[in-house]
Amino acid sequence: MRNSNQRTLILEYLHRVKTHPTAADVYEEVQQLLPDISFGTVYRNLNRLNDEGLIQAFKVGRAKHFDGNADNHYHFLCRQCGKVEDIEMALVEDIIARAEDATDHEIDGYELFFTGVCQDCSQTDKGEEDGNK
Amino acid sequence: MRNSNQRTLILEYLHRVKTHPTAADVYEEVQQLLPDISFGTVYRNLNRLNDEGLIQAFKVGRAKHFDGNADNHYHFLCRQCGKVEDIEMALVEDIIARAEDATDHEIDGYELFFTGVCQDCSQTDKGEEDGNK
DNA sequence: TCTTATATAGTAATTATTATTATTTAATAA
DNA sequence: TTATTAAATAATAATAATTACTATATAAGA
Repeated sequence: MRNSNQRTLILEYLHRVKTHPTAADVYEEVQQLLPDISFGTVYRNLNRLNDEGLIQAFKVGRAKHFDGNADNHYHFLCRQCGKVEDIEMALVEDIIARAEDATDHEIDGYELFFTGVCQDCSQTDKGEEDGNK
Repeated sequence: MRNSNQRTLILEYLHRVKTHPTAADVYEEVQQLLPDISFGTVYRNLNRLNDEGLIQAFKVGRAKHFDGNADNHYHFLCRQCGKVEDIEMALVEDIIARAEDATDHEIDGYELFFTGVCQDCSQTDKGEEDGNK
């Protein structure tokens, strides 16, 4: 993998933020620094970085989201607003070993996604209910 | 939700198979029984059934896949051939409670996806290595 | 500095999914 | 059993996300 300014800026952006941007988000942001970067370049690099294990990717709703933190960690998805957040909790012990015991496949990773309603959304809901009283 | 022959056949198909078909797979299959069902109907019903909690849905690669088993269970995705399989193992205990302790959000579900190389693919790989000796 | 394989910008094409609309149908009540 | 009507359908158009293509530019080693 040869270096390019484009790829460097994309990776730096992902390292800088704690959100989980889509390709469109990354494009929009990096475009500020490099006005004539193209969408294809963003996609190509995101996929490349993911293949090389330097970042993570996952699908939510329609679009793929990217995470600059390549270490295994868990995510939370708000069913209401669609927001994705990291969950800072201890990894479940031995979970890969347990799964391997249950199958004949070679398992080397996993992805854990929690779903629910985030605090912002549940507060908004409460506020609206009160307002209707 | 009103009954329709289309929806019944879609749900029956999902209950019949242990695979995790995409909307296109479902369309192809149900079309055998109901030649002029339309793609839109398949999508609408799959999303509807998912909203009602009668089936599950998840994204893999580009497409959404559907699972006629609505009970929580874990999946395995082969990185090589893309196959998705159920993993029959005990659910991790208290995992939602543990996640809730780590955040301020209301968590009510989760999705656990294991990744690796399935037995078929790893055997094929081995076979090719031997052949190259 | 020269060479060359790799990356890029710009654009077109593809794929999965959703929206629209006129028509049909399931389920309820007369 | 038939009439009514809200919901579902087929057919089609539209959209959104992603990938493919190609001529040009560039990083990195000889």
